[in-house]
Amino acid sequence: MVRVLLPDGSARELADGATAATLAASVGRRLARDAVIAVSDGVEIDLSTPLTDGAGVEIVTAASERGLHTLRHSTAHVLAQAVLGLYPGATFAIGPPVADGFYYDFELPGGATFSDEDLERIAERMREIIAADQPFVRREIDATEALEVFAEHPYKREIIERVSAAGDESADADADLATEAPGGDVVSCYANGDDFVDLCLGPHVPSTGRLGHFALQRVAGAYWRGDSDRPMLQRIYGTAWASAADLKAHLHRLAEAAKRDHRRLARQLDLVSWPEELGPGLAVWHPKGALVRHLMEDYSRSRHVEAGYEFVYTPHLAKANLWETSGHLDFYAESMYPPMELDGAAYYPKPMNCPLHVMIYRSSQRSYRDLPLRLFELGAVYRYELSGAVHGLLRSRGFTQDDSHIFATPDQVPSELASLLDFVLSVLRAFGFENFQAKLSTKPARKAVGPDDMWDLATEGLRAALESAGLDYVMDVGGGAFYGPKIDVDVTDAIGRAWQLSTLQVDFNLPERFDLHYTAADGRRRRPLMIHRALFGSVERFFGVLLEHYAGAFPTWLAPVQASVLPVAADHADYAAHVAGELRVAGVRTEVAASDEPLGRRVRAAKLQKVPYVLVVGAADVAAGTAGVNARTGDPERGVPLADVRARILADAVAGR
RNA sequence: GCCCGAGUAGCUCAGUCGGCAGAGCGAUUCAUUCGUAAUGAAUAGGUCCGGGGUUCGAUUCCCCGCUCGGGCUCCA
Repeated sequence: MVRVLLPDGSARELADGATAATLAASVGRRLARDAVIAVSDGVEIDLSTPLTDGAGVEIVTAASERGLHTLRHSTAHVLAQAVLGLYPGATFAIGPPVADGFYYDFELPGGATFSDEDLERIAERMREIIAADQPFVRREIDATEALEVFAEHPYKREIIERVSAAGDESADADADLATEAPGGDVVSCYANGDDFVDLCLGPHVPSTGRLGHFALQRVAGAYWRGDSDRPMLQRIYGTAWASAADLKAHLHRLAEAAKRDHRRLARQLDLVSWPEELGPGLAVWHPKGALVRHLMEDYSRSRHVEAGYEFVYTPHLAKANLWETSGHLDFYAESMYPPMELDGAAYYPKPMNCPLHVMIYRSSQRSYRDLPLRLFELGAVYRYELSGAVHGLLRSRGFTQDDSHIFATPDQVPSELASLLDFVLSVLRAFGFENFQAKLSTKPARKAVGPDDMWDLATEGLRAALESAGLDYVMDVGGGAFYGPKIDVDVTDAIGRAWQLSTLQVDFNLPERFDLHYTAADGRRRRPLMIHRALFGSVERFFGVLLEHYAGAFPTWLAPVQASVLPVAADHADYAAHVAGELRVAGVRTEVAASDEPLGRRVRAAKLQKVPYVLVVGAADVAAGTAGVNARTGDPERGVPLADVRARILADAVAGR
């Protein structure tokens, strides 16, 4: 007899040898049908696993995240089975579930690659495997035997060797391998069909027949173990869902997200374009885009003034000497544009503003009374991004940082960090972002300067700031800049995507390299610390993120055109001009759409341009001094007095921020 | 930089198994004067990304390059 506890607190007794599947069946037919895996005392198990007496057991269906995860993981196995069956000599690496789907990495003989036609063929074979309803059979074998089983598969052998050498700690150290093997001398495998076995931690769905609502999406190159020094594998991405309806809904969401693409919206709304003549990652700003950008920058400036920043300007170029002293030529050279040689000196376009701000600090003697000194610049920087990384406004080779450098005494750093983080979040909220996720990045393993105790001190200061702000954060071990640890703030946009925007970095390196000091209260010379802080991150990128966040419908205070006045017929043109004039005097950005086209068409055009207020004026309005108001949200209204129209738009224009 | 894919009118995209280049939207002109998401007609608009090759003939096939998209790496 086996006794298990169910999530509702009840207990259930089953015959000896009962499996999770037995349990599901005893609870109900429907659960037995929908069950994917089970969780026993917190550990995921196959349905075929015998239950342990006294365990707390939960049956998992594909309705839960955990169940879907399993479904995707199992689908990845079927993908691998199909590929290995169709392409003799192919080998496989890892194939984990990821958000909304899964991937699997392969290597084809002779460095061959997959094409889109291959994907169709592979999907076809996958459907055959699924139709055959092959059971997933788990087997645990020792590492030596596993090396024989996977004799033809070097990447699998590498995984087995790594996990058996590293023991149980490997699961933490190699998160990407965690779905493959648990560590230790015994590894688990899952076989399905006669000829397919994969190294895998499991668990899996009971049989391939449980799968089916999947789509193979694309093929991409991916470096083995994410390392650009290792071979590039062929990665196939797919998505998988519990039902055909879920799959369809997901594909629909992807299509909707594509409609928000800032590159598409920028063209449709006449904001920004990327002339091929200029080169990759280089945009031109049209009048409406430039206006929105101007409004963003103006708002940023006014907030910075309030917060005690001082504004500076620095040139786009500086001599090699500066970048040698700063360490950029040692640690950052591959991202820098090549120098221009002039008068026997090499001038580099700046990839960062910091060394130039240091020059301002160093221009005079500093006292502790001057600190913290907060310098701010909208500084254009140029970075040589890899051509494959460039992406519209979100990743470009020339961009403008809203960059500030705070020079502070070591004592001031903790409180300065805390107030900086508050300031950053407050400004982000003003632009309509509500959800934040922070990341605390520590010392990089390879390229880093400065002693460990300084890194520890600075990292703790950042951690304290996060905790005092009450912000959720994750650790990114080794993700820091070469000169110090950092906090990056991600915002979540209207459709749930995360964007990295703000960054807060402690720097003990530049003050050292440039030999900065200040006179302390006791008259001694001390070394200040620097804090690097970008809020938008990049003005261009922030604009792109805002554009996608709002799907082009900027809040009224940022909308390039806030009101469009539409005379019903030519007779009302003078009145329309009068209304527009009144609004403009009041500070509302207003256009008039003349009556050559039918009214409905002009309304549609204004709506497509996401104008917040469409104002329709006809004979009744001329007589009464009113306008029809068709706001972006809500139903059209008639006969609103002009003074009310103006007041409403003005109120809306300040409400958002 | 690496892997896969794409580049045809201002935009979105058809098309040509190698033989005079197509649509819708947009633009322009004319007519229409209309009360809330597409009025009608006409006209203009193309180095089919660039360069080379194969061919009687290349937008189409081949090679090289450029740009863009999706990934990897990197990152604001």
